Amino acid sequence: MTDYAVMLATHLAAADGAQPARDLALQTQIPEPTASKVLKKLARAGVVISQRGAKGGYALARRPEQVGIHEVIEAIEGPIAVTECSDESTDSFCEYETNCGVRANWQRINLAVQRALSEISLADMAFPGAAELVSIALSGKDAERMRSADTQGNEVH
Amino acid sequence: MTDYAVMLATHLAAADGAQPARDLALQTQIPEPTASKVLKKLARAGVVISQRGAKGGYALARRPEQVGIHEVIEAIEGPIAVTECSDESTDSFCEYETNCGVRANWQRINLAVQRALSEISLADMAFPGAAELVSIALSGKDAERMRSADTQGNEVH
DNA sequence: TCGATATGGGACTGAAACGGTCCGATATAT
DNA sequence: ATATATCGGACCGTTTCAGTCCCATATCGA
Repeated sequence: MTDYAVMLATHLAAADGAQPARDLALQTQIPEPTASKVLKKLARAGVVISQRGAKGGYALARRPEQVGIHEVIEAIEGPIAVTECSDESTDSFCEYETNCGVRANWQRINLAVQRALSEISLADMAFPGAAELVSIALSGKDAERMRSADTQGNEVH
Repeated sequence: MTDYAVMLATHLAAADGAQPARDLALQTQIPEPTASKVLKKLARAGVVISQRGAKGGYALARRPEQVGIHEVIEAIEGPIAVTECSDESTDSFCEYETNCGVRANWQRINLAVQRALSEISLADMAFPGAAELVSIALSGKDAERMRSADTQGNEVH
């Protein structure tokens, strides 16, 4: 799952050199075959590089601060964009009724999510202490409470 | 699916008063029972209010600009947060190895996504013309190209 | 050169979730 | 009070997804 990918990538970011899939699986307590599968996808997406053979393993393709979280997520789930209404053929109903601009707005939603995700790199995940980022004090646990404060203008970045 | 919810909510935002599920289904070309199902979830989540009986139907619970997209999405998919590693029991491995702060960082990811989604209201979806929002010219179709431009500081909202 | 080790790709299985359909309960209008 | 039209929840087929296993390939060390 995507969670696994983030965990593995984070551990990989904290590690020095290449790490075998087995070690990473142990560290993250992820079932070994599943971890391997996830790492393969990450490798195919270019997030990590693989070294086959003895003393092989996986290593981050770039420096941790150069790898955005969205890359990890997209490596697993494919493109983050979820356009459904835009099919060039079924947009007929969009015209006669309140010419809903869902298509362009979906794009905007996806873009907003992508931008939010791009703000966070693997370095931020692996070394949270070095975060010069968000000033929002994540005091407790409920992110629900946060939702009521989203009208304020504090920016993430 | 979530797309349906967004469409229905958007059409509802553009409509005046309460709309029967059947009419909304016709307008959006969504199978009627499915549309009804989606509307039920939206009603339970408090996004829309339901009026039973003859001449009943669904209406937006608040004004379109007061309803964030994330509410619609969460109404269908449940909480947007996806914390998996935080189980109070399995966080042992997080300590001995590079005390990974995945938990807090996942919260930050979720928060970032929520904030990004909160920036967009149903009013923005229903009346895209009134958008004083993004200056990004969504020229074509590929949101892929956009990803390379996310380092710029232009804000959504 | 040979063997040990570790990734890569694919096929297979089981389960959870999704889309979709149905009928019962309830409220409104006549 | 009755009829009508709606919401509400339970049910089912299908599909996707997480997870597992096997074999081919590539590299390092003896």
